Amino acid sequence: MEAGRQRQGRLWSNLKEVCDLLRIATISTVAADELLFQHVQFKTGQRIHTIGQPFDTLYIVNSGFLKTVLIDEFGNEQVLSFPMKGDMLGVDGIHTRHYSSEAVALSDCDLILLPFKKLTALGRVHLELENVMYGVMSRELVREQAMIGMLGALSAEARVARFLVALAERFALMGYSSKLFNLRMTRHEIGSYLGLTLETVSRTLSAFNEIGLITVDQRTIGIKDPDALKTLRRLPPSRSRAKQLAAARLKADAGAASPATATPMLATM
Amino acid sequence: MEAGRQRQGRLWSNLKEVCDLLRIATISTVAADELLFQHVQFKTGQRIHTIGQPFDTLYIVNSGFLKTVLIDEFGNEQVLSFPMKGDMLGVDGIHTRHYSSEAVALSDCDLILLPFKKLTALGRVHLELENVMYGVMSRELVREQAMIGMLGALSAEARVARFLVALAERFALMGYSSKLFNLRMTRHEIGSYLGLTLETVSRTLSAFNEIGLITVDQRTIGIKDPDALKTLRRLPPSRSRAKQLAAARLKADAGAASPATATPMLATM
DNA sequence: CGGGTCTTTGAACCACATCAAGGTCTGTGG
DNA sequence: CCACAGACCTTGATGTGGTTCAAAGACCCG
Repeated sequence: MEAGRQRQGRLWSNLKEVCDLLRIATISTVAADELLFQHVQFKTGQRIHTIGQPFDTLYIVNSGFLKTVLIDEFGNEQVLSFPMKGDMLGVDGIHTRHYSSEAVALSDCDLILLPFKKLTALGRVHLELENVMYGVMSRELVREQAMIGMLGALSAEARVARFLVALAERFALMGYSSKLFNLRMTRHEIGSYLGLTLETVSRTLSAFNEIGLITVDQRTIGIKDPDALKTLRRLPPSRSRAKQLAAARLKADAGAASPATATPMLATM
Repeated sequence: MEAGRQRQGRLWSNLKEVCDLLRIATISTVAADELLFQHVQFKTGQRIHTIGQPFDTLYIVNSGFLKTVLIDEFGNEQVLSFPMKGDMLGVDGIHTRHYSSEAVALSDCDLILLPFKKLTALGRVHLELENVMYGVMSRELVREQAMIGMLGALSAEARVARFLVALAERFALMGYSSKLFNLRMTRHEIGSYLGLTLETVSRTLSAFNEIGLITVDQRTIGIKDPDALKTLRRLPPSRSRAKQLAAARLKADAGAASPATATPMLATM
């Protein structure tokens, strides 16, 4: 079931397996096993990397659950993500060459090591690697943008609802049940992730339970009405600003830029 | 002053100029002007790209101010960022090959086009380009992480304070005054960006003004006490969880993973 | 079993949103 | 040049969603 082969008593994966794991299209057929990536195991509670630590490797989650956190000046954790199978870790370290977040295993984990030096060196030989990296980083960026939108605009209930839906979809992707699963994180961690307190998370779950949207038994969640959860929205839909928006657009697009050769896509919507 | 040269009545920039603009180290000395990137101008209010539009080019801001937004099902805008000189636009489109956000010019702008196809093709010739891209994308990711941390953990005052400080620092980087500058965005846009209402933004600015931290006159902001702004925090620093944190760490690191050849950095902090 | 961590639920509070009204600036056309 | 419209900003009054504080039940692991 698990990708990889034994060598020196360790698991290793080839490029194809890595790309499959990342759910990113592999364009080419690289001669399979001449380049292999090492696996490493971490136990629950262990830290994969810490803030400020010199960056030199990226990680891909092969199995297990983790959290990444920021830590403020008082030692308070801010959860940024809950990486699981197929997610990449450590990308935030590329820019400054120091990790800017901390990654902690929430369960026993199997990670694939991608030494960054090796990876860039490989770029010269296997050009499609470049696109794989762009794709993964872009995906992560989009995810974070959605997160910002959620934190900036949604009510507590909507956040919890979407969190559950997103989790369910991830579990489905991994081949697990999307109707019944166990949370690997505490209410406190969920709250931190969603910008809420643990009490609010707990109360919201209880409320969903009472309405019949889900069942809750400690960390076991049953999804009863995924559609209702998906469409749960912020309380006041904010009276329509559509009219003035449309007007502003027409006005703005009236005068137009006209580039020389290739006219850039000035969307008229 | 502005980078670039005329050709066909248009501005073009070479790779070195692009890297300088991005504030990313250029490793190598590429024969300068054999590869050039075209500039395009946009007027205030114009959209550079819209959500869902097919992705094919990245943009670098050479001058001017913009906003990027997400738009929800009711047409409400959620501001994601305020790109300015040296920032890259459109990275969110790489993953799905469709832009996932909308970019709008808040002032007249001069942007440099980076057709993505051309860029990846270039990667084969100019390998350092790869690292430039990784660096820029990683930087953007870190910025968004900080944003998530801010939205998840800080009070309204702290958010506004940090917003002003960040703006001041950006202006300083661009060679403008960091003590006195004009906001290019409305209170509504700031509020959306910070997850607040325009009224709260307005009130908070007024409050800072009264305390003497800043001066406010419509969109003209004077920074009086940058240090106070920088250290303004959320109201209850949340009673120290440092003790249990430390304990948990010791416990977690007790058992350790031991990879085969290269031992991965298991930080003991 | 017993201590620690996690979770639930209640009651009170308050930071921020909402609703509302008036003021300011800008561009436009008479 | 002035008047007017529309967008933006400020400030006050009021309401409430979510936090804070508190206490007790459930689970886990040695």
